[in-house]
Parts: sequence; C-alpha cells; structure tokens
Amino acid sequence: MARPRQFDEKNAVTSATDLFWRRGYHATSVRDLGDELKLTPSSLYRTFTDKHTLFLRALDHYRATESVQARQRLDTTDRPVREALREWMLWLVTCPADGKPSRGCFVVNTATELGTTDEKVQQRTEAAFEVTRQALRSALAEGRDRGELSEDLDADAAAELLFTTVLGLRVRERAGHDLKRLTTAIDFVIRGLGPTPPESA
Amino acid sequence: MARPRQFDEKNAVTSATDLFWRRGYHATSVRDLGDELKLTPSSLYRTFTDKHTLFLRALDHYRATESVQARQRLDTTDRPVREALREWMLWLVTCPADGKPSRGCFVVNTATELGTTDEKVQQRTEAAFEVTRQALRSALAEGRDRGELSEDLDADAAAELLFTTVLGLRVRERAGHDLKRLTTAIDFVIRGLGPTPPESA
DNA sequence: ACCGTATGGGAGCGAACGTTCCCGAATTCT
DNA sequence: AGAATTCGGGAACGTTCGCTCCCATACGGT
Repeated sequence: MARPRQFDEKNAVTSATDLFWRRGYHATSVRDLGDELKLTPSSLYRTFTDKHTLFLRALDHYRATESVQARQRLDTTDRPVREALREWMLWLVTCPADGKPSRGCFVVNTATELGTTDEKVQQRTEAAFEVTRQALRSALAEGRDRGELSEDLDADAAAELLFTTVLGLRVRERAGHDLKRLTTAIDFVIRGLGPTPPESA
Repeated sequence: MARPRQFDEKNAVTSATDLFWRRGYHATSVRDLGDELKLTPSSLYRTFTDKHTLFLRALDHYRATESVQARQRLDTTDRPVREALREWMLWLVTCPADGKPSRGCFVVNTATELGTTDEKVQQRTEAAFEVTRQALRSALAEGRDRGELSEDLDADAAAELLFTTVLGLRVRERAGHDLKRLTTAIDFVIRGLGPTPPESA
C-alpha cells in the first residue's frame, strides 16, 4: 500500500556498516549517516527506529557478509590445513586494506569500544567470535583426522590460541602495523602447531 | 605567583585516565570528566588546554604507570623465562579486573577506537606497543642465552607472536571472556616456544 | 478517479556537546 | 597595605547531538 521507498534499504545498511566500521559507534552521528546514506533524519528514523537499532543492523549485516565470507574462506577441503590457516590469516589481515585505510575488524572494534556495557551488542560480538573459534576448532580437527597434525595436539587449546592471535592481528592491522611483521607472527603460530607426523603404515 | 591550585593535578590526571580507559575518548564528555575530577570546566580548560590534550596526558600517564609496571613485571632474573612469561601474561589478563568491570588495555582500546586518524595519539600507542615488543624480545633472548630455549628459536618471530597474542588477550579480557580459556591460550603459546633443550656438557 | 497511506524533505525540538568569559576570592610579591 | 595574578565557580556562548513533527508528494487499492 501507499508510496514505496525511493532508496534501497540494503544499500543503506551497507553504507551505515561501512561508516560505523571506520569511525565506531560514538564518533558516528546520525547526520553523518544521513549524508552517507542520502537519507534525511526522518526517513532514517522511520526505517531504522533509532541510531542504536541501526547499529545493531550494521553488526548483523557485517556478520552476514564479512564474517560469513571469512568463515567460508577457511576452507580445508582442497589443501593442507596449515596452508589453509596461513592464507586465511593473511587474508584477514590484508582484506580490509583494499584501497581504504585500515579498518580492522568491525566486531573487534566494537567489542573494545563498548566492552560489556551494551547487552545486545555483546550478544552479537560474542556470537561472531564463537563462529570464528568454532571454525578454527573444526579446521584443526580436520587436520588431525587427515594426519597432517599430531594426534597429541590439543586441538581445543590450539584453537584458543589461534583465535586469540587473530584478534591481535586485527588490532594490529587497525593500528597500521607492517604486514611483514604480521606475517612473521602468523608463520610462527602455525609452526607452533608442531611437525607433520610421519605416515604410519 | 598568585593563588595556588586547590586540587592535585596528578590525581586529576589519574581520574581522567580511569574514565577515558573505561569509556573511550568519544564517549567521555568534558562534564563527565569535570564530575569525576571535581573540577569545573573552566579549571579543567585552564589546566589542561582542552579535551584532546587531556586525553594525551591520560595516555602518557597510563604509559608511565600501568605500562611501566607491566614492563617491570616481566622480570626474568630470578625464574625460568617460560614461567616468567606465563605469569606475566596471566597477570595482564587479570590485573585490570581487580574489582572493576573489564577495562582491557587503554592503549589497545585507544588504538582500535581512533585507528590511525589521530597522529599524536598514534605516536603514543605505537611507542607503548614498541616497549612491550622489545620487552618480549629481550626476555626471549635471555631465555636462549640461559639455555632454556632452543638455539634454533627465532626469537624475533616468537616475540612478534607473543606480542600479537597479548593484544588478543587484552581484547578478550575487555570482551569479558572466561579466564580459563585465556589461560589455555597462554599455556599453548608458551609450549609453542619449543622444548627445553638438553644440557650439553 | 478517489481516498488512504507511507514517503521524502525540512524545520525545529530540548538536551548535551566542547569551550569561553567573567567575577569574587585567595595568595604571593613589593 | 596594596598591586598583581591566578584561582574556583558558574553562567553562557554557539554548535551539534539524537530525535520528532509536519506537510506536500507519490503511489496502491477499490
């Protein structure tokens, strides 16, 4: 019924995500959003309720695009697990820098900016974290099942470290640290998974 | 000459640091600061020029207290390097939680909130990062000299990973992650330094 | 064709923002 | 004692904040 939207809601959420991602929650004003999305405040509020709700939408959008893409890129089906992990982590650290200045990870930025103060935000950051941790766990399990990693490897502990390392890498990317140094850290943590066990006939 | 201050400037900076640490730069207003430091805006501005300058003072204060304390706690003179590293990282992850809700690391929070946008801030966060990285490097070198770590260990690479891990741990502490899981990650990264080499007579 | 409904745009709400100004009070120097 | 100077406190500056209201406009349903 009645007059349809003249703007694409999905595009709007995408732009909002980009802005929140770069500047953070508090440093992004509703008018900044309006300019970027080409929306007047009234349209923005009619469509997205308020700034906080739009921010949650942005977080959800990020999880549904960037996070899902990251999850899919950790693909261990057609290559050794070590190699998959290495290239995945390298990609995590270079992907956001495509052109734009370093944005880091929207989830990490949000988690550190808002801490544990905002329950709904925390639910989302926690869910995003859990997906990554779970992905790492299953990649490591896969590696062990295939005989690429030692039977003695504590996969849960290793996943815990890899996950922590990824967060650190994201912070460093945001801080503009040299890619070479990040690569050094990545290579070292993967070597820490231990040697490839000899084939037991 | 003339009338002396009725408040202690150092105490004021300490309180300001605490507030900026918990809430971040943008979410902390000058009036919030005034309430916390028991200063009227006019006194605050006369003493600290403006909000941004006070924030830089807070960063410097943090580096001169918390960061220096952290640096000193990584003491390898009277115990094995592995043990020193382990307890140091555990302390990093528990110290801010003394009573208060998780604040993470002020430098990490600042680096992710402001990214590379603010030059003066970036100088300070970078300097703080460098101190930690250097501390890790020399601790590892010490361990190798003492024969606690393998001669083959790439100390620079290991320091790079440990540093990255520390940043990740700080993020996770801020995000309220379980101490047990953080401990698991810590233990694993230290085991990744390799076995203690056998004594060669 | 007409009515009902949701749109886009813009003016404007009260509150809070970072910051400045002013003034009476307090302290040091002459 | 008096002059010079910096203090604390509070009012108030102009701007921006998040948000709301209003209205002409444009579409869908009948």
